[in-house]
Amino acid sequence: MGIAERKEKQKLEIKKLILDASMKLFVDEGFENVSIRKIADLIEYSPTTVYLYFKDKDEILFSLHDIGFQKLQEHNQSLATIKNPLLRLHKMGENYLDFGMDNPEYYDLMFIQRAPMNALMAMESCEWKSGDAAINVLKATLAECMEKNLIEKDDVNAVAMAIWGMVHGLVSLSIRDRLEKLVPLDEIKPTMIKSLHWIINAIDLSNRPT
Amino acid sequence: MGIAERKEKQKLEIKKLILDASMKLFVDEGFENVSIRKIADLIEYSPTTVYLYFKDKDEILFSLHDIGFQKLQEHNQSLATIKNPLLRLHKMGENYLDFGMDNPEYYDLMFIQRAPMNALMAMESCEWKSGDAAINVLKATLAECMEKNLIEKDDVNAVAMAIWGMVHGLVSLSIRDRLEKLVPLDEIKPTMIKSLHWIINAIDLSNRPT
DNA sequence: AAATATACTTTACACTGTTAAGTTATCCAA
DNA sequence: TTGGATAACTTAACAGTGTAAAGTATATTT
Repeated sequence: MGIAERKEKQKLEIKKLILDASMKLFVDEGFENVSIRKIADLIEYSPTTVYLYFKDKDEILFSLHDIGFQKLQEHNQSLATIKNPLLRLHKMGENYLDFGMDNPEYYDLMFIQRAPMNALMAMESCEWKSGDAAINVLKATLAECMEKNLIEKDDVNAVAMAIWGMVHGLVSLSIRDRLEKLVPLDEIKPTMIKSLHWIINAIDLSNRPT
Repeated sequence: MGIAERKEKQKLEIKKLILDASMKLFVDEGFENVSIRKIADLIEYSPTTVYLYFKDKDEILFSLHDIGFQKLQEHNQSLATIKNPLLRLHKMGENYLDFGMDNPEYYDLMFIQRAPMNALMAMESCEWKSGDAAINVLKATLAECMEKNLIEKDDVNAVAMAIWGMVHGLVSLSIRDRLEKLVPLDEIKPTMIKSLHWIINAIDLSNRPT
């Protein structure tokens, strides 16, 4: 079985080659300029060879989206050490903003573009595991905050959506050039941090007069 | 001058014809299926005729984006009658969610797609007037809330971004098929309303024990 | 050594946005 | 009324896209 294994490994290597080339094009030339032909050019194969490793372009973008989630998770490793769940929530929000602003291409694939979701729909199991795992971390943190009476008890789903919605809203508006038109460039990130701070402050029960 | 005027009017009529056809295609067949050729087919002109009325495809999408803002504004007319600014803020949020969920194609053009902003960048004045006007209504309402001590005084810009971010986040996640994967379809809208309710509640000072 | 399977390429199709050149119809002055 | 200019529109074409079918080597197995 050693030989079949080696072949499998080679296959994965070429897959990685394709993904790396795609991401490079994405970052260097923007989404609309990523084409199968350019990817093929970059890895020095013919365009159709790409189709021996990925069903279609959407599947490539789905793989990249998954890699994005891995990177976000790595980015969040440090959170585990924070004991106070509300503080952890705050830091999680800051991390999310950082990640999105520092990796707009990954973020786009993870949360904005349709292509990865189309690929997902074409798969046997249509579950969005990456997204589900990410949101569950947020929900768990919120539940812990409520348990410890750090924030008011409420529907965790609704609160999670509110908070995720807010940070996603900020990042996606920025990535798609909406904030740039309304806020000076150097104030965008600080204002985001301020917005997050504001909302954390608003829900922090310890902040209220007793 | 009557003749030149009539010509101008005709020109506007064909422009409207193009925009209507584009929007119809957009709604019926989805964004990726709107092509100049299909638009031309629908209005029974040759593809290149479209270019006599619009510089390029981006400019068509920009015009549609502007129409979307008009529709949002109309949708918000009713708000003027609400005296209490916090109540008005709440209703404004609900209106926003409604508008986005009921008109996903317009919403996409207004706040998600790159094309309209690219067209904007290509224009002499690069100001995003539509977006600016919309956000200013939100800011004014927040300022009024703070004046009347209905919510805590703070940086209006940051608070406005937080609230806009939240509702935009929810709508855009839904439009781009992220919520559909995590929340049962029939619970999406109610949960959004709940999220909005939650945040309004969290900032409402009258809700706090004195 | 012959047969088969693997890896890859060539060619082709049906699209896309957009430009340049060509055509027809309209209008206006002589 | 006729001739020339102008406006409105179309045809043809370019360079690109995703992708499928068929062809061609190379490597592996019998």
